[in-house]
Amino acid sequence: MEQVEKMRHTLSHVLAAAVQELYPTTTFGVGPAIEDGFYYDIDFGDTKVSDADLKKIEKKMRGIVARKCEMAKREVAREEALEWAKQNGQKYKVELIEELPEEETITFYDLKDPRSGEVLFADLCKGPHVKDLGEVKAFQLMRTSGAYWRGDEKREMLTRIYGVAFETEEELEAYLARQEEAKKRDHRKLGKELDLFCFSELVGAGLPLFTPRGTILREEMSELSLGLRGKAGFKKVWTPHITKVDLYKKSGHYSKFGEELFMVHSQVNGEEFAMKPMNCPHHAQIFASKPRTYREMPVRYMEATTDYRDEKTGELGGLSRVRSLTQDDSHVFCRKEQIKDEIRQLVEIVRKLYSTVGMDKLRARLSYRDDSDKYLGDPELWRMAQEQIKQAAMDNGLDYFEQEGEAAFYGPKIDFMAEDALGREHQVATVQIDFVQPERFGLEFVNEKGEKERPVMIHHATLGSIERFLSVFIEHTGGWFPLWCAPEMVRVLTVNDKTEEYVGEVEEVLRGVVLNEPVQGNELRYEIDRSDDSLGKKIKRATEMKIPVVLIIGEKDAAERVVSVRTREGEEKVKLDELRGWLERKD
RNA sequence: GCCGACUUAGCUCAGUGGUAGAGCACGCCCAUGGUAAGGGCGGGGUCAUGAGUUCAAAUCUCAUAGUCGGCUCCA
Repeated sequence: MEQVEKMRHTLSHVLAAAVQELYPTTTFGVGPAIEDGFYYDIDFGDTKVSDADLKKIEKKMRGIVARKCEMAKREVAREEALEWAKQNGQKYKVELIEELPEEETITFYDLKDPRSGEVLFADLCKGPHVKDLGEVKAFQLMRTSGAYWRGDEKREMLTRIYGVAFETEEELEAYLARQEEAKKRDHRKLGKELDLFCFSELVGAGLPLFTPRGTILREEMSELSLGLRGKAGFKKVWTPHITKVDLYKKSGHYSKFGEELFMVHSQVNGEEFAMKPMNCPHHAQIFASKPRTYREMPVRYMEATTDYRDEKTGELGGLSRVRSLTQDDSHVFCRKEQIKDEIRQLVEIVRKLYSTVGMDKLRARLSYRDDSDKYLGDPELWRMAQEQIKQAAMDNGLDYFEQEGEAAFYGPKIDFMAEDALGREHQVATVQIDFVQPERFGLEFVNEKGEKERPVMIHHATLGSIERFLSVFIEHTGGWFPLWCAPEMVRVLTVNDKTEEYVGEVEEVLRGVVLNEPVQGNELRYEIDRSDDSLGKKIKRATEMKIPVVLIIGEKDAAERVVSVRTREGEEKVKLDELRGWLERKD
């Protein structure tokens, strides 16, 4: 274990020691080191502990660190350990000790003051730790939160105290600066500032409303995704937003996700409908609508459509997790032998899209099943599908890692994780192999021998959910969108009202601009700010709105037949005759 | 859903039991102004909603809704 991890782990003991001193009646859960820091889960009983209390806990911790306490390891017999835990009312520790395998040596770590010999905190722990607190460097408590004991929502809710720790003050400062930067780029903040989307209490939590600007952004993304898939042979389909629940009973979704369905009740005949939470069963019904031959395989459908999921309220947040989510969803119905080529094609689409939006760093998570019973279908088919996914990952040179227990209930997945400008990874696109739904819906086609054959379904979403994608994209760009998808690509600022005729000529040029990449036939979206505010103020406003190209027109420009072009890179004069070409080349 | 915090003008936020504030934005007027805020005047709030305590509530209590940080979940 690395030194910094040991230090973080030791700090969780220091945290516990401080808490024990300040709140003597607490019960302790577990306190591990995590990325960037540490936490301890603590049961404070009826005492409420919140972020406001962190200061005094941290102060106490610093006091303990200053005493240069040592971390003394000792082996303890099982009975003795149990006795200690029971006597101290540490029920969580009792549970942990009881679950330790018989053969395991039980160790404790004592946080001990070397001068007085006083033990500040003794804890069941297998270590390792730093030798003494002289090795503890930069740390800070960050926040409190609730956390279920053992991650089980049916068990007690403990209070988790999070801290961060680094080997140098500089690293800690850098970490805090990164947090600040992330806060500035928060898509919820930018969504408001750039006038992209909003929420209304009257509409409801997790139901975003998109403004004209935000709608442009959504649709550019959707068009990009549809365009790429269209070129790859996907046909656009349309499906209704409500359906009889029978569809999901048959597909297998109902038993797993029934609770999260929004129900719609017919007042005419009492029939129960559900808002659709996903689209695969619908697409399967289109495939099943007529006899199919091997000659038309693979059949590829795509749709950008909104699904509705009744997520638990506490899980909602900005655009990252909503109750109305739009998927750029597609389904391939193909033969087993075609899986390989289809996946290759989908991987290309994913790569193309993410390089277009400036997120080239992609990792693939191969999401397999585990041995729990939450999966449907023949385990042998699962094994085959997982093998194919791994083969596809290798064949396509994906930077991949494997993870059990992450599969969908109907099949394994390749989940793509994109890295953003701050180095954070976000799950975005997905490719999933499904033998279950074709079986459950009895899908088939006639093969060369005139026999019925069962197709395989490949689920794919390139953006994933457009809302979640936008949350990632907004934070990745910090709101500085590339020209092609910027809601307002160009803003013209007038210096005064004496150049109206020339502004008209400039506008004529802007109207003629056609941007061809990456979305076909895009017209230039521009606004003209003729308000009688000062030029400085207009520039400030345009900059705050993160307009990629700002054209400034005053009497000097008119006289020279140029425009002053201001972008993030700097400012230049462009001749009116060359403006169209300049804009069409700009990305 | 669970734990904790929060909700005051369009936005960002002051305001700890005694008649609701600032900056920006908005409107009007003046200024025709050249690279991130020109000047003046003005309008705007059932202090999230509902109930309670109190002579008196933005302020204290409870409930509801919403937001945020986590936990759990994520087809």
